[in-house]
Amino acid sequence: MAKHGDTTRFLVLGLLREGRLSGYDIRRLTRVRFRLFWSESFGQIYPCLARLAEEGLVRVAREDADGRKRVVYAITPAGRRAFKDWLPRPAAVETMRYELLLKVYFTTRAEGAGLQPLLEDFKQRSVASLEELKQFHRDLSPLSRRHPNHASVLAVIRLGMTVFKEFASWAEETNRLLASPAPHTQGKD
Amino acid sequence: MAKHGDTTRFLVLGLLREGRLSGYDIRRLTRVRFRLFWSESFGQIYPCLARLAEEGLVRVAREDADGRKRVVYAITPAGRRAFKDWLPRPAAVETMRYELLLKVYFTTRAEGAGLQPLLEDFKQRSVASLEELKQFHRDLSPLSRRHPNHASVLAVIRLGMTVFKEFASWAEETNRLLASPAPHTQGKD
DNA sequence: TTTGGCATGTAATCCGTTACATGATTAG
DNA sequence: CTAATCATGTAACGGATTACATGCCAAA
Repeated sequence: MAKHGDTTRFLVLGLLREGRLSGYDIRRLTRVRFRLFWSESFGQIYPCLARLAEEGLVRVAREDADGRKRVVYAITPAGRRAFKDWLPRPAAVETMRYELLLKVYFTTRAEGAGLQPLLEDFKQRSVASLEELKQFHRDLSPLSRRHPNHASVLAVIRLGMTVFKEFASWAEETNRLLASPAPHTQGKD
Repeated sequence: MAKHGDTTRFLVLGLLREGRLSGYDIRRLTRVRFRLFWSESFGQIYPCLARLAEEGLVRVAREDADGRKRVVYAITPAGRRAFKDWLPRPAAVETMRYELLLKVYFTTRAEGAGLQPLLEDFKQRSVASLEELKQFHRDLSPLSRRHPNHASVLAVIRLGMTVFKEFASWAEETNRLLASPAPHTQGKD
């Protein structure tokens, strides 16, 4: 089966396919573009880049630009081949861990008030993510229509926007629901 | 900060709040009710139950019912208190790992055909999950309106249905998009 | 001048799945 | 009879976050 672990490698290769990047860049891009459905920490990215370099799938393209400590990587032809190989292979099983939704699930009417700050926070973060994606969408739409993956990038961004919008309005609705007074559930829980 | 690891404990306590269950039951329920946003494997559930029992938050309620090897747990008053404590605490950071979306993001027009089986599969699994949730929703709506967390359970189920519906229609759309012939991207990638 | 962001990297620890081991029951 | 499902549990491995260590640069 397709293992999760390899994905980091291909995320890195995929981003490098479009241009040279440092480990820091990769992390930053991941945060914005993939925030809904993927995350990587430095603890994965730097070792991963080192391994890819060993294997000849990437190479160091530049170091210490303008005195600033900075290591920029480029993908190699072997790296492009490996990436193309990976693309059509079956994807790893999806996972999602939204503790908030568990909490909501378990909340009784009597306990509803305690959840409201969490829902409010969730809503705000969803809206913020939505705004970020909208901005990215705007930046991207006019430019780079020639980019060979332009259409599919937009497709993914749109899905992200849809989901965050649903999250936000769900959080608001649910908050109203929990705010409404418990009908005859006084005392007992 | 709220650690992810503790969540399993509270998932277990939360389910036991509604009735006595075995480790196997807990896993099965998790699969259906939380499939969108949480998952637990046996490797977590059984050790977790053992630890909770040590700490006095649950207790073994029954063993070897009808000769079948079966250990059923019940929540203790201390367990209920611990759970109530956890509920309003800030939720752990959300994570999601959808490798397929990464793949789509990186797919160029020339590579689109290779992704179509994966998208088709994704769509089918989304529809299947949607159907499962619909069934659960139907089972739940008439019954147990007295359950103290009836409303919030339905809220979570509804969100799940919305998301899976969006996934399914997105997969279909995107498949059409990738199917449309690449305009002037012959050869090169 | 000191805070915050840029930047790279390692180590410890924890999380979580997978595979394994074992065995009973039930439906075809 | 045999395959699937019910059922409990452990061990090993690998994955991923967090914290730590280090230091530069820019702006307030």
